[in-house]
Amino acid sequence: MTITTWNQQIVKKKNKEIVLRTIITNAPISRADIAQHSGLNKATVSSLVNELIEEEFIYESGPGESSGGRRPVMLLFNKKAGYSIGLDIGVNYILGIVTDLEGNVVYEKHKSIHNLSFDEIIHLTIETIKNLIEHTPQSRYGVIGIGIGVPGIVDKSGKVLLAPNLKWKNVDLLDIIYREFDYPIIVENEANAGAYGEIRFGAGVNFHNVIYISAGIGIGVGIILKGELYKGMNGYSGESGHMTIVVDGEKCRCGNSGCWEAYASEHALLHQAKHILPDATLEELIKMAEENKNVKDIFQQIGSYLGIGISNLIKTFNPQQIIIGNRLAKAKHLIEQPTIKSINEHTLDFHQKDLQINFSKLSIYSAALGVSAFAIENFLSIGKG
Amino acid sequence: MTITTWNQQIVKKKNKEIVLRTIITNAPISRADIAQHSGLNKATVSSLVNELIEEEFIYESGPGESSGGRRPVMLLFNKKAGYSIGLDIGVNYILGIVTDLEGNVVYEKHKSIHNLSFDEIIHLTIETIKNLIEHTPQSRYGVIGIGIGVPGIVDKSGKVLLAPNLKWKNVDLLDIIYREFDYPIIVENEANAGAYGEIRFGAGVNFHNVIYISAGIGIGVGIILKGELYKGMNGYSGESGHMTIVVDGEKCRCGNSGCWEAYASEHALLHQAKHILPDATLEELIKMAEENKNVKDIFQQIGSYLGIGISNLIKTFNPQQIIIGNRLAKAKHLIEQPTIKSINEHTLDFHQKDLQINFSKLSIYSAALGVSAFAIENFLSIGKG
DNA sequence: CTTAGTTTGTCTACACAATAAACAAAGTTT
DNA sequence: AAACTTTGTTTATTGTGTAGACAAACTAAG
Repeated sequence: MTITTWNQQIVKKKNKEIVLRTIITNAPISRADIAQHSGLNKATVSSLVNELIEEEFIYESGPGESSGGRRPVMLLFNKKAGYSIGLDIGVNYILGIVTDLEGNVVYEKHKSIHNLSFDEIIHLTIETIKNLIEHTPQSRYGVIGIGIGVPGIVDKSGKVLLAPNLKWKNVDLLDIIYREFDYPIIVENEANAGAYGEIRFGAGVNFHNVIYISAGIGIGVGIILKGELYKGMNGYSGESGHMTIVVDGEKCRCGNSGCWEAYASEHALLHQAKHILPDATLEELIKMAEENKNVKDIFQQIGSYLGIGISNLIKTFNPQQIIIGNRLAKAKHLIEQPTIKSINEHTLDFHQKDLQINFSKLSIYSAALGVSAFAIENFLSIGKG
Repeated sequence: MTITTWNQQIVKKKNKEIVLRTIITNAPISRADIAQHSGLNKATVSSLVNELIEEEFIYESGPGESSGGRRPVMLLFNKKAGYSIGLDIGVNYILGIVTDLEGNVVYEKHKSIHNLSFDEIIHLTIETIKNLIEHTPQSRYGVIGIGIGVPGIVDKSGKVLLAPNLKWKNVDLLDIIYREFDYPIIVENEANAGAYGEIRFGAGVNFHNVIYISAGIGIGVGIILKGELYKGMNGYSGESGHMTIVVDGEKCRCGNSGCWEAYASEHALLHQAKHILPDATLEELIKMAEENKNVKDIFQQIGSYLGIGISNLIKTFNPQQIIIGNRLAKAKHLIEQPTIKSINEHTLDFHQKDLQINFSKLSIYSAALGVSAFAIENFLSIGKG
C-alpha cells in the first residue's frame, strides 16, 4: 500500500498541467504572460510550452500586440487535438454527441425510443457509438474517451445498480461497452453528469460549490464541491429526490412516503394534472398553462415544492449556486418565480447571500456534455507525458 | 493572482509530511519500514527523518525486534513537542482543555455559567485561556494554537454571525481573542468542531465520509468529506437542523415551520415533555424514562424523527458513517433503537450498505478536542520547515 | 565458533527539474 | 539613430529524489 509521494516527475507533470490550463482559460496568451500569471519561471514555462507544442496540445498563433517591446508569440489551445464522445441514455431517447476538447459539439445523433427491451437498448447504444466514432474527425489523439450518462444509481466501477425508469437492475454497463470499444469509458449518473456539464460549459462556469437539481420524472441531485464532483462512499450520493419533506405524506415510487420528488417532479406534475387532462405530456401542459389557470396553478405549486427541497439543500451545503436542469427546466417561465419565492421564504438570509439560482443553460445537452467533459478531463490530466 | 506551483521545496515539504504522518499512524516504526510503506527511497526517508529528529517532532526509542538481520531503530512521534488549546463555549458552560499533539487531554477547566452578559462571557473566556496557558507544560514549541468552538454560524474569517442560544450577533470572536493572545487562533462552529474531533480521536477514526449530527438544543451537522471538513461557500454549511421535514409543520425558532430540529432536538423533547413535567431538564427526563412509559415514548418519538432527518442526509451524501453526538447522545440507550429503526425504514438498501451508525465517543469533549485538533493540524502542516 | 546470508541505515554519484541571470531577438520611444 | 522595453532562450547553479554500493549489526546453519 504505497502512498502518492512527490518527486520531480510529478512536479513537472503538475506544472505542465498548470501551464496548459492557464492557456485553456486565458488563450490567446504569451509565454511571458503565463509566467507572470502562474508564478513559474520564464524558462520553465518556455520549456513546458515547447513540450506541449510538440505534443500538439497547443500551437503558436502568430505575434500579438506589443506592449512597448518585442511582440509576444500568442499561444492557443488545440481543441482539435482529440475528440470525446458523450451519450445520454434517457427513458425515451438516446442522445449521442462528439465534442472537441473545448466541449463544442461537432456531431450529434438523437434517437427517440419507446418500449425497447434491455437488449435492444444496449444494441442501439453500441450502434450509436459506432456511428459517432465514424463521424469523429481525424486528429492527433483520435477518440480520447467515451462517457455515458444513465438515469439511475451507478457505483464507482460503472455498474448501474438501479435505474427504475429504464427498469434496469445490476447492469454492468461499463463492462458491456468496454467489450465493444477499447477506449477509456466512464459511466455516470445523469444528475452528476448534468452538474458537471453545467459547471464546465453552462450556467456554472467559474462556480465552485454548485448543487445541480435534475428535475425530470424523478429528481436527482449532482453535487459539485470545490470544483469537483462529490460522489459519496460508493457513488450513490445525490438521491435527495427521496428526502422526506412531508412525514407520512404522499406515497412515492420508492416505497416511502413524503419524498420531495413526490411533490416537485415531472411525475408529480403529471399526476396532479391527471384530473384535468389524463395522459398529458409535460410539453402539452406547458402549452396549456398559457390559457388554463388551473394548469398554471399546478406548475406554481410544483415550483413552490421544488423551492422547499432546494432550500433544504442550501441549508446543508451553503452552495454558491443552484442550477435547475433536466425536463422541468423547460417550464422555466412557469416555475421560476414560485420556486425563487419559496426559496426566499424558507431560507435564512445568510444562506441567500452571494447565492445564485439559475436554470440550466445547456438544455438537453447537459448530461451528454457532462460525461464528455469527464472523458476530456481524464485525458488532459493523465494523457500528458 | 499567482497559483500554487510546484517546485522542489514543496516536494520536500510534502514528503516530510508523509514521513511524519506515517510515523504518527504506525509508530513505533523503523526508517526501512517507512520507506517501504510510503514508497520513498531509503535515503530520502533517512534524510527527512533526521531533520524531523532535529526539529524534535520525532525521536528514536531504541532498537526493535530483528526480522533476521540488523535490528531496526524504532521511531516515535514526539507528542510533547507542543500543546494545543481547545475551548468549547456552550450555552451554560465553558469547557477548556490543553492537549498534547496526539489529542490527549493534559489539563482541563470546566465552568458552568448562567445568564452571563456578553462581556462577562468574553472575560471568562479570556481568563480561561490564560489559565490554560499557565497550565501548559514546557515544550519545544509551546502553545501551538488556540481553537474555539461556538454554537452558531461562523464565517470563514472567524466571525460569529449568529448564535441564537448565546444571543450573539456579528461577534468577531477571532479578532477579540487575537488581541489578547498572539497565537494562531481558529474559531469554528460547534458541530464542525465535534465532527472533526470524532474523526480524529473518536468514533470516526479511519472514516473518510462522515456526517456528524450535533443534537443539542438545536441540531447542527458537521460534514466530513474525503477526510476534510466541508464548510460551504461562506462557512455556513450544516444548518440542516432547519431543513423542512414536514411542510407547514411545527413552528420553529428560526421563523419557518416543519424544521427537523422542531421534531428531533432537545428543545423538541423538552417541549413535548412539558405537559408531563414542566421545566424538566434532559438529564431528569432520562432518569424518569426508566419508569415512566410516557416519557420513554417521547424519547422514542424523538429518535424516530431523528432518523428521518438522518435518512435525508444519507440519501444526499451516501456517507460511510453517521455519528450522533452532543447532548442527546446522553440518551443513547433510549433513542438508539428507534433512530436506527427509523433510518432502516426510510433509507434504501444501497445507502445502508457499508454504512455505520454510531454515537459520539468523546462525550462532552467532541467539540473542544475538535478545535484543538484543527490547531494541531494547522501546526503540523505549516509548522514544519 | 565460523561462515554465509539478511536487514538496516548511510554514503556517494547521478539524474532531473526549477531558477536566476545573462543574453539575443524584436519591437517601441525619443 | 540611440536608448529603452519586452519576449523568449541559453547557461550555470541549486536543490531535490534515486539507485546502488557499502558498512554495521544481526540471524541461522553447519
